[in-house]
Amino acid sequence: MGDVGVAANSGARMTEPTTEPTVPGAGGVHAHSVTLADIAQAAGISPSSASRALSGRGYVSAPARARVLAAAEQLGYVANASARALKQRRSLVVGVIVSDLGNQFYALLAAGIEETLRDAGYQMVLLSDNSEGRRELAGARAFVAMRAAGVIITPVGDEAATLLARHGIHVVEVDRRLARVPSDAVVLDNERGAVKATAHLLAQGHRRVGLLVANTDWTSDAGRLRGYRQAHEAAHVAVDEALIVPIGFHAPDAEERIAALLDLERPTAIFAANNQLAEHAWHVLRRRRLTIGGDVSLVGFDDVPWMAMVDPAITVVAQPTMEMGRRAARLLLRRLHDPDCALMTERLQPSLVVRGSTAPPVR
Amino acid sequence: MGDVGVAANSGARMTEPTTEPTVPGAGGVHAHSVTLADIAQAAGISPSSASRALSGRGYVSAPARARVLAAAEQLGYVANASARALKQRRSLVVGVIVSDLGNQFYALLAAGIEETLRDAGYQMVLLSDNSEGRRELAGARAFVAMRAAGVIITPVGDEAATLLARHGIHVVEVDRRLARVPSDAVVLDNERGAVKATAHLLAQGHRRVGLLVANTDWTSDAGRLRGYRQAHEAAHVAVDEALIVPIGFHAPDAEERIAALLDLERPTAIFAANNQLAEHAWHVLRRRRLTIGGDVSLVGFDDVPWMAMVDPAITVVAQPTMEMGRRAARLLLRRLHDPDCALMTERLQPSLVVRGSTAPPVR
DNA sequence: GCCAGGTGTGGTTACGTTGTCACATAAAAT
DNA sequence: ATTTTATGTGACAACGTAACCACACCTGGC
Repeated sequence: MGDVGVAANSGARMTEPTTEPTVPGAGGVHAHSVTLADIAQAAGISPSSASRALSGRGYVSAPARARVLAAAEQLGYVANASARALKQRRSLVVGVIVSDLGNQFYALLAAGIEETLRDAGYQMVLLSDNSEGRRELAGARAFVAMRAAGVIITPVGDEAATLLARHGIHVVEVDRRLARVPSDAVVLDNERGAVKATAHLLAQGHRRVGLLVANTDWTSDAGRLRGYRQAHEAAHVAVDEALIVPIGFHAPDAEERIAALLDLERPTAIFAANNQLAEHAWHVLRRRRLTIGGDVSLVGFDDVPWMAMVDPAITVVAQPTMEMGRRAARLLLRRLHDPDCALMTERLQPSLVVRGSTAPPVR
Repeated sequence: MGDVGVAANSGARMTEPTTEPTVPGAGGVHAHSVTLADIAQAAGISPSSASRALSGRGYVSAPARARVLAAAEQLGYVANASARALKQRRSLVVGVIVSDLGNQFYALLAAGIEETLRDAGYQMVLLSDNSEGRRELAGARAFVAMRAAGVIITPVGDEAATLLARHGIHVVEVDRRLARVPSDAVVLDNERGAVKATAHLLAQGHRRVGLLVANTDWTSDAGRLRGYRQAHEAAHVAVDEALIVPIGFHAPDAEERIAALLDLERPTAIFAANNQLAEHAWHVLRRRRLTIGGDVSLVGFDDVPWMAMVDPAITVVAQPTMEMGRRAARLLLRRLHDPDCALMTERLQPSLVVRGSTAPPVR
């Protein structure tokens, strides 16, 4: 608190003597952690009975239970989860792998999952795989090692799910489906979302709509591409393939590719099929001093806060991100409760939020 | 993949028969998971030797080791982390508790922590406590149960750290310090950041600078408040206490309180001491049709993407959020490696990013 | 009076792993 | 030839918990 000593430049570190008080009350640090046998002894009863008293399974007399609970409280007993998991052959941890925790989409997904799991008494072990199959697989292996009750994943490849399935660990896929083994899933109706966005632009009179889409083989991006085509077909507008720009995850040349689209293909509107690409497109348009919703209309996918705050605000296909996380967790909990229940895929509907970034093309 | 059946309204779910192929290759699901004894038997050797072969500790002949590795590969053996943790009395999980995973600040913190821990072979168990001491304590208890190697926490109260310390679990605090037990920490020089922001406004001629600050007893907010006062003192400007508005975390009336500040106290500038409050302030100013950087200047704390994208862009005290997460993890790893090393507090320096939202007051 | 069934208790075992120890054998030094 | 040292190996115990079993004591019903 009363610390001064302003450190040097940015990121400077400093050591502090920290003469803080040692732990108050309580009788110091335990050499060995308190075990069931300890409280059994303190309560004058066998470990077996103490176990029953604490778990509530089996018979224990009221006074004995009271003594055990008192002793546990007194000694600060907390059951060893490793021992319990080993003995019961089941753990209360659920593994979660997302692509990029720094992206708000995945962070919200994780938040929804965590909230639901916590309420059900499970813990979330969270990994971020940076969309690398190698890391995803390493994560899956770690979850096998900890005999996770289940795993929720925004998949990058199919090996992780296969590995997990082989070890009898239930998998729920979110946002996209890649597994080649049976698994539950929560996805968005991407095709429908893309239809809404594209049809909206076509209805406004746009005839050259650029599509920025991730260059993955994921069902999410494939669906958005399908929707883009489908809307064109429905409107009897031919798709110029040159307007479709696949851009890799974290591609360094993303903005150049977008600039090239503007230079060479002159779209009057752009549909950016994820929040990253929308951000890139926005920056490129700004830098070019092209008016958004004037020179070029822009539609994003996945409503993140800045889209409603910029001027003009961005028309967007909104998805219930956190709810998708919650549902994925619920789907997993359901399967843990009844391993043989029918496989289920929840497909949520996105909604088009029309804002100022879309308007009929200028002539 | 080839799924149709567009569901009803938003959030409709549907069941799918899912006639996907069963797990390819591999010989079906194991009834019981493969154990060390299994591969020892397959390799024609004792479990003891198999353990040595896999761990690399102790003597094993080259051919024996090869047989063991082959058998492990063949049977898909993955060591049971619970059993290992139980025997070795140490686990490779690190508990992390943040206030709100939905807030980009905490998400980035978690991302930095996870990245560093993963590279060091540890797993992150992540909890979001919604700034509730009760949940924080419950989380700490869970981490004690799993005998976590350490815990990194953006603290809400001091009980969690005390509990963890009592069980010999190392704690690293991030963003703010609340623990009453010795612990390492990574914090920002909040006072300095607030001085920079406030001095910037005062230098532009503002004399009535409103301060929006969280109403916590956290060192982070206290530091920002101190910096606000200190800058005034240095500029020989008296602080009007009515301009200081403490607003609770997730307070429903946040925007009304801000509106009241504008109505009653007429500040010419506002310093919003966290990203949430900056967002609220921005919305209120917009709704009032007050020009930002004209009628009212605005400075935020914690640079999140929208601040650079709105027009005018928001002047902000930027902090190296992800780096703070990385450093916290490194601090913990350092202590795990050497439990007796000196306590350390890293204090990082924020930087003022001047943008269009601040300008001299109109006369 | 007996047996049936509910109630209460503690001993024993097993979960899967690793560390310790005892014991071999082979190679090198006395 | 005998001690030392290095190399291999497997039996055994233990980590902390919970399931299972055996046993004891009650109560009430015939």
